[in-house]
Amino acid sequence: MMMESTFSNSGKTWLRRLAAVVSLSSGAQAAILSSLTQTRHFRAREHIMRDGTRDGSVQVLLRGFAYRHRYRPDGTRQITAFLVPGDICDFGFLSHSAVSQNVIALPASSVGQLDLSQLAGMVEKHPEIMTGILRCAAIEQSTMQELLVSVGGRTALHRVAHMLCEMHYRLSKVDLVDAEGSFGFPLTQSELGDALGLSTVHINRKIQVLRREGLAIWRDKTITLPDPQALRALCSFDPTYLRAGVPAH
Amino acid sequence: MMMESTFSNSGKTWLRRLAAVVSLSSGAQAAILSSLTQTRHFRAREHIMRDGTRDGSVQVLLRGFAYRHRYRPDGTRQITAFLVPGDICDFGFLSHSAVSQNVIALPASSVGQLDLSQLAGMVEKHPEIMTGILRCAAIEQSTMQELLVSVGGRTALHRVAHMLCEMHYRLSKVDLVDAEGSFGFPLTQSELGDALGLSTVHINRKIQVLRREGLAIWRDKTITLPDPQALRALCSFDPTYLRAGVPAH
DNA sequence: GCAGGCCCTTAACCTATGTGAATTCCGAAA
DNA sequence: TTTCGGAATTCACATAGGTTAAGGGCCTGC
Repeated sequence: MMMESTFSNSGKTWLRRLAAVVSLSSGAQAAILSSLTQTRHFRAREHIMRDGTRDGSVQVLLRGFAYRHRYRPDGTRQITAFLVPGDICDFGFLSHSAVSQNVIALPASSVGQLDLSQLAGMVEKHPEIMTGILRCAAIEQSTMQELLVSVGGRTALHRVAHMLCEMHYRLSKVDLVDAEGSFGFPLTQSELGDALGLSTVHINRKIQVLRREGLAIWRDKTITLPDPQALRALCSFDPTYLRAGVPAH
Repeated sequence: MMMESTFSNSGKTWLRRLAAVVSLSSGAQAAILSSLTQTRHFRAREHIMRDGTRDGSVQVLLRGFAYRHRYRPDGTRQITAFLVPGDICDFGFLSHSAVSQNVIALPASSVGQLDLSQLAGMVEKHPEIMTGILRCAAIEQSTMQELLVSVGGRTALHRVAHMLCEMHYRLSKVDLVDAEGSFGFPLTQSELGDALGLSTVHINRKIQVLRREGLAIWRDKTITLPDPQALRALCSFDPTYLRAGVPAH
């Protein structure tokens, strides 16, 4: 993990996220833009955050891709969330409690950092910022709930399709989906299985089905959805849960 | 649903919960005790909160038992959380966003209510109260994660056992487990299945196993764990996740 | 250029869990 | 007391998905 103090303009990534969930005064926008004074860089598969650590700052994923997971006593694990640029790595700072999960960078990733004292100052001047952060937390929660809904009762095919739709949706919101409907998806099939509660082999089987149907192509860490609407229809994907009741504005 | 304005002393239930996660000044304690000015009563199976509603107040379950759930497009549903006295019904108020799930009372239940403006006043005078609420939210999140861990990869027997251990633990913290290790558990086997991602029939099979092994007896809406330690050992139950990194104090 | 290792893919086989349906149990309503 | 309906239980059977194993592609280090 490397560290730098560049005054990067990557604050834009976070600003875009917050602006999407709450109205921000221009002062608040400026504060957010210049808030992530430190940036940490992680190599592929490196821990961004470790179970049991106390989280003394806000960490925002700026570039790359990451996931959270928790181990089972038998050594297997459950991935509980995927993080895309703009996402906060862990909300433990809200309650000054320890993080109870691991956060892992998937490809090389960058994480912006913000001290809690700094945050307190920003929030005092611009209370909307806290509302935005809390809304991000609510969306996170809602996303995890939907994963539970998937794992608890959708068929394997629907689980996979639903997750692809979700990633497509989330990544499109941060301009990471190109015109052909392709986006980088640096996961391994086994990792996707760890998220969806399916074995690697079975993930593969269902990916083949989607490929044969012309609904999804996964090659070279890249996924292409030739017909997103058809894929959404297949699994009844409804992105409402990703907005968590936050009105458009 | 009935309503009253009694100045009930049920604030104690909430105080106990908050005191368990954060240090409270005596002023804060007094404020909490007298905060839940309105109490609503629900009959069995009545909605406490409905999907899509905007949540204009804090709702604390004071008596009874409840659960949250979300429907699947095919009409089945996933129960995402069980609520015991002291739990906040929905944390949507934190971000002024709509609740995205249904909350249902199981047996007759009482819910204390607190306006957001009131809350704001309390928090301004006693900021620990907000910390406590946020810690409750973190514990909730952690509990849901653990459910995902169960559903995503534990065997049916372990899922059932783990949930019984969790309820035993949580209910014991609010003095709802008696000396013999019995506690009220007003669920139907089918409802437990909706939470654990298992069919009614299979829940029943595993309950039989636990009964035969002398690890759990479920009769008349009451569960008895004759040997909680043995049950915990069976499923490697570790209540750490229910404390969400909050240090004992 | 070669060896090792990870990942994807496929196949054969197995089992945990679902489904459908019948039976019993039990509490609440009449 | 009788009736009724939901819940628990049990059985027979069906299947989605897991497991194990093997081969191939590809990258990386040597």
